[in-house]
Amino acid sequence: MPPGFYTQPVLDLARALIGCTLTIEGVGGMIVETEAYHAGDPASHSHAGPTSRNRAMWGPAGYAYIYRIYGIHWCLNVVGGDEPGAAVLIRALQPTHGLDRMRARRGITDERALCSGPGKLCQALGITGALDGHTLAAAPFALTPGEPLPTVTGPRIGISKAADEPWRFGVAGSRFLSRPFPPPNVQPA
DNA sequence: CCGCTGATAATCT
DNA sequence: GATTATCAGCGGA
Repeated sequence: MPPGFYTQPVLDLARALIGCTLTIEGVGGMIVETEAYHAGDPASHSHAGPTSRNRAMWGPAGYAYIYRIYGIHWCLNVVGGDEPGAAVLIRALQPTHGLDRMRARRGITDERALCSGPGKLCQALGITGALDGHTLAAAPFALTPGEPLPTVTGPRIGISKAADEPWRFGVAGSRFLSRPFPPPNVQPA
């Protein structure tokens, strides 16, 4: 990724990650949906300061913060932003690499459902807590830039605090989102 | 298409 | 002891 990419303000980073391609051991796709979280944000895991779980959020930008949610699923974040304790949740991918591998891990064949949610994409890519705190700049991860795309914004999903903040970003009109965005709010690339 | 519900356990208070 | 950045399956329109 370009110099300074991960240390731009976290809202800019969340939007900049849209269209980039993320793979793990060659399996993955184009990022089509993200959400931003930061230390001053009541909905963020980092809001109450460093803990054993959110340790990676206070570490260097460009690393992974991975946690388990509801005791069942894994969620992947890209640590970054211009101040400590911020990260971008990767919510959905458009599958492009290793479709067969994803189908085997997910136990389904529907391409649209392989990575259309934060827990789904971690299952499809084989992401677990073993990769928490790992850099995104080296194997098994690969994160590469993409073409700028028109984006949409809206409130984040599944939270109860700061629920009105429009800190969710997505590719306009994508069929691979975890859920549709409230219309109409397309923004140019 | 939409909304509801149970599963399931780490984390934090 | 309550909460949780979720998902699959179900039933109904």
